[in-house]
Amino acid sequence: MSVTLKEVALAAGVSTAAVSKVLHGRGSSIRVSPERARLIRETAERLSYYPNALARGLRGSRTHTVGLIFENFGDISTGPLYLSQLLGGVGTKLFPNHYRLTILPELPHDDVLGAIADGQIEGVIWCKLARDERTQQQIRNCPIPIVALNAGRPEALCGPVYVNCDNEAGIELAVEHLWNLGHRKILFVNELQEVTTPDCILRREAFLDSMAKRGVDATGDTRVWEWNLYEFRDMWASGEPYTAILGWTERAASVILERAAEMGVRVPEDLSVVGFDSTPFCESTTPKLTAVKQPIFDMAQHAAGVLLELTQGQRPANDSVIFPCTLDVRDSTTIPSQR
Amino acid sequence: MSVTLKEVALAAGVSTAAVSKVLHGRGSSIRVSPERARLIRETAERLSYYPNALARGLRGSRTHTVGLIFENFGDISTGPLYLSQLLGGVGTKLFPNHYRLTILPELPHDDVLGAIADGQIEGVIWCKLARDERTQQQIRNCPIPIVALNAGRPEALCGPVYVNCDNEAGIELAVEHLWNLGHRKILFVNELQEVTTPDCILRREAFLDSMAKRGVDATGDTRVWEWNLYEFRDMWASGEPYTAILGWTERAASVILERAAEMGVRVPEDLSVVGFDSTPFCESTTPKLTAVKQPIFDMAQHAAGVLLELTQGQRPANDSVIFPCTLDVRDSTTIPSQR
DNA sequence: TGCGATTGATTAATCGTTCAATTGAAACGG
DNA sequence: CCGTTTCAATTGAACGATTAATCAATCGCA
Repeated sequence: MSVTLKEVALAAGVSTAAVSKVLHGRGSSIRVSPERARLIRETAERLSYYPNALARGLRGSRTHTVGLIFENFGDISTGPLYLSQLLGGVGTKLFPNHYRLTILPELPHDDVLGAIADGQIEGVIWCKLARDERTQQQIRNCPIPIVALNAGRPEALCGPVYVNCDNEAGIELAVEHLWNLGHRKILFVNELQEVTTPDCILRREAFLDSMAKRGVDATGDTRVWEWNLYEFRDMWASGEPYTAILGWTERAASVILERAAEMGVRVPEDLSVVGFDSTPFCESTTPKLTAVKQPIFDMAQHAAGVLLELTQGQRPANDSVIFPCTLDVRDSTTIPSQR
Repeated sequence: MSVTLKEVALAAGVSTAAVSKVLHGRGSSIRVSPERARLIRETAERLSYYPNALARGLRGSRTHTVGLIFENFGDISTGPLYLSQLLGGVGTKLFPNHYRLTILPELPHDDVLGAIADGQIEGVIWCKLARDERTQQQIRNCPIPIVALNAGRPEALCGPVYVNCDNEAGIELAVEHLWNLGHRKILFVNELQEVTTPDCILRREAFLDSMAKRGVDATGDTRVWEWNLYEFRDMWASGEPYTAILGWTERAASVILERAAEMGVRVPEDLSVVGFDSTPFCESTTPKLTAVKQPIFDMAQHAAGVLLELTQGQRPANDSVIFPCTLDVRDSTTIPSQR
């Protein structure tokens, strides 16, 4: 089907080694006469020869590809802007360096290493990398470098390079904002189902710490939320005097806005709401959502840069990096009122 | 570094052929006794062996990877929601079939074929595929199937399968909407610089046709817009009696909104604005943007499905598919007023 | 018993490159 | 004139898998 090196060599009447050297040889050891080199180049052009990356990769050179693991990739609810900013950041680093990005399909946990270690990718950016023992096991056996993005606190284990935002400081900003407005009874809303995503665990703990710092034991004030109207209605109807809700993502917070609207609960008059990961989407909610902002574009760009260094065999200058968060105050928060 | 088939064979005391057959053999020709098979499987597990995809691909089996060409990938201004919906659609088709998606870096036009034909990908989804002679040449030489997405009208050439929305009908919807409101002098805004993107050309022509159908020669009423304030100011100040602007993308229209705001031009009172490609972003502009909607998620999903069929060597049931458009009327259009 | 068919397993060629080792010839120095 | 160096070019062994071809042993059956 495709034209091979051998065919070019045959057509030009030279050895395959000569063709290989001329077309891809490292500068130093080119032992081919100029006229021969020209002939080879012309023949390759004429036959429209393109080198087979699989063969080159197999022989030991690079594949110029890095992988991306991103759970629930197709699920727009993850936050489409989060994803495109992440991809944009990764891309601006990879593409100018002639690297491609492969998005790995979601796999049963046992098969992940098989997909990573199959020789196709030189390294992997692993988003929301879990901390369970089985995953840790796989990471230890992984033959290529891993950069963990948005995967909790770095010091919990050695191995991958971690890139994240300062979740604790971000949550503290949100709590401080609410506290200063006068809120004392605040509900923290986790992800759906079990709480297993590292950043969700981290933000939850940070919330408890921030409240404890202010003398409040908020242990009972976190919820695994099922995103349905009944949960919200029960919570609201039970008369628990929450005046503010802090969602672990922008999406979590925006669903709360929807539920509140359905229940006729006014935001921010009756209830203040804060999200995490401020994107332009927060501008389009009603009311506009106050949210913590993490610099995901920069984080992703940095992660890609570190990964490239690692694939070159360099130890990166600084191991793991934590980016600062800021708070974008919009219209979903105000001083609490008595119900 | 990684464990190879050979090492597994050695450790188990069998031939490499036996290992290969047991671990990956097609159901029919497995000629290995059960106890041996078990031994082999156990050994592979114990040594944590993972097959090398490069070697397998080289030998002739599939790479289970398809490529995506998307110009200006890192440029968020392309419309981040357009991109994530596209990726979501492609992903939902590919991933359940255990295919991966590789995003190819932007390349000088001459090198594109080299990247496509290097054996790493089985097929490619080429967004905004250009129609110039050089690109056509490359396509003819391409050894793997191509599906063109958002790349103009199918019948212009044979070869790739085309997936697109009905640009003409979409533009007609927009023009009809404006016309019915009473607008007669409408400006169409193309992309930056030269007009080369196939869909932009198509939409421009559709605009001229829709106007001509209503007895208006709009030949002079299209602009290559440089997105700067001066252009808009000049247009506005020159007293050209445009009462409505139709942008070739959602982004083009939203920039017009920004310029209008900077100039103190009121939308929609002084000027009606319509965009193409209605996304949730259109909800966050001020005022909310009226726009034509193309079902990009479905289009992308279909494109991926067709590509998978093509890589299996099947001729897809229907060659090229055109998806219908709808119009999302929001707050940026109203009846024209006299200035 | 003898012969073909079947089963279980191995050998070796192959995919398209790269590159260390090798060859052959020309140039050079004494 | 011969041994050594330099240069140009080739040979052939990997890389890690797949698989057609081959082989040896066993089985079935007339």
